[in-house]
Amino acid sequence: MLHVGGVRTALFNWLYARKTGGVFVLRIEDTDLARSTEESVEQLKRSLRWIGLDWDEGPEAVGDHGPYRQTERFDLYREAAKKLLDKGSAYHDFATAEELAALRDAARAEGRPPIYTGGEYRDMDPNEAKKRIEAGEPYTVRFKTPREGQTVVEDLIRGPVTFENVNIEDFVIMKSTDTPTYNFAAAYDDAAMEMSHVIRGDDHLSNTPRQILIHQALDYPLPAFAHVPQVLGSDKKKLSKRHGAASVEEFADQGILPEALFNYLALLGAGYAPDEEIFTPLELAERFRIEKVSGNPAVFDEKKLTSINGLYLRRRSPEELAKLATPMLIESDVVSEQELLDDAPRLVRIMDLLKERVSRTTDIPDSVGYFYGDELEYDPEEFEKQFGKEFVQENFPELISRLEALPEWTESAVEESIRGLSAEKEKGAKHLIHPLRFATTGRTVSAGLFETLVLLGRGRTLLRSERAVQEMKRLSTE
RNA sequence: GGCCCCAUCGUCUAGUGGCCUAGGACAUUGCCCUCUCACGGCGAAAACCCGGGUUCGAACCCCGGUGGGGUCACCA
Repeated sequence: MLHVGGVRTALFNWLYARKTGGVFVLRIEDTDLARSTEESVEQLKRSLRWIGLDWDEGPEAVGDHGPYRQTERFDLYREAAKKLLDKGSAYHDFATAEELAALRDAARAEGRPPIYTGGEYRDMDPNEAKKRIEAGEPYTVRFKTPREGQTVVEDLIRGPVTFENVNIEDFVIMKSTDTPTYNFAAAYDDAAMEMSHVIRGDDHLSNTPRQILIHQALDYPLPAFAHVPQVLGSDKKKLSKRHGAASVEEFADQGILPEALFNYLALLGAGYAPDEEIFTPLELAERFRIEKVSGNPAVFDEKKLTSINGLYLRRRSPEELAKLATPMLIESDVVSEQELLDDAPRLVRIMDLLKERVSRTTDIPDSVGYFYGDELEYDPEEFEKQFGKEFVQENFPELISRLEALPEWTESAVEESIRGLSAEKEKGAKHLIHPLRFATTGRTVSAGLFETLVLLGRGRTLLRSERAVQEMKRLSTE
């Protein structure tokens, strides 16, 4: 599942690559065999494509730096680890998990930070280590972190961030399974894949000095780093499922358009001048400035997303919207596929009328519903409110017969008829419009009534109105 | 708790020492448009976390506090 924080980071990478004419590389970091699955990789790619982030190099796009899956690069990491071992920049560690845990607990109990420095193994005679390995003793390979000095991350967003080396433990680079840890594989690949820029979430900031140390020990050039802040929920905690939709797929399911999510996410914390905010991806890329990205975590505002989504919905042509709506309408059972097929242009006109009124595609079935089907359910309470009035009871039947007698069924004809009658009765037109709306749509809010009636068609209008009259009569005799 | 990051309206932000009486957008709200609801238009309310410096002058620079976040794995 691709988390919004994750997409935003990917998006910043994409924007930066497009802005600078660089290459956007998708690398699958799947060194944890237990966790990554084929399905999760597919899902990730699907999400990226959905929102419009195309990668120049990576799985299915090939390139000169492959393979792009870390599980296919294990030999490379082993070789690099050996190099480090030979140089004396790394060592074999035979401490067991239990021993390490005990050390950590002891340190915590004494209030010291639990920083492992290798104990007896850090400077063990390589021959002794070799003997132990040959005897079948399990081990990990750890990096020999310098005990003094500092490592500085030159962050494009935050400036220099200094870490004291004494605060960095001798971290594992090769697990006892002879596979690399994330920090090691990432650092190695950044060099091997000639990455010029590493733009990632700021939860990685504390990993970066370790990766820099690896680069230095391997004599590799350093990429430029930029750590973008997290995306938080409304309670200022890291965004998660508790906050509603958190993955790209969930947003799609909740009626969000990919271009709207793209636009919103790009705006979130990217430091764009706020004169305008609706931009195409390429316009966004052109204006993107990595050093303007805000250093403070941004709260995800679903309301604003919805608002931007509405803007994008209104920009889509009625034809596109009709196409979008079709499967939703069929699925939610408001209309049969056959009926839609029989009169496709009608749906286009309906969408044109309704698009100002929806802000998520999931709103569509509900607001389109009354245009199809014959029967309507009236809410009894609301019905009484609309049809309990004397004026309505006296004049509604007359209104229906005038509509029935209309020579043509157009907006202006319908409007004239309604306004004409109310003028004769010296009453505001709304006293007829509201009950007629309720009778024909079953609701108190809809698009403009005249357009609505024309699209509804004379047949449905009359049928429903007459039913309302019957209800009305029953009401008055009770 | 150690280390690290961050701090302008409720939210996203503009602001880079005088243009700030702090601007925009979403949300809230008043009015207009109007057959309802939206859309649209015009308004309103709403913020520089606190305390010290530096300076003729600080939202902008420095220090401290407070607050929020991240991270402390043979996970990425």
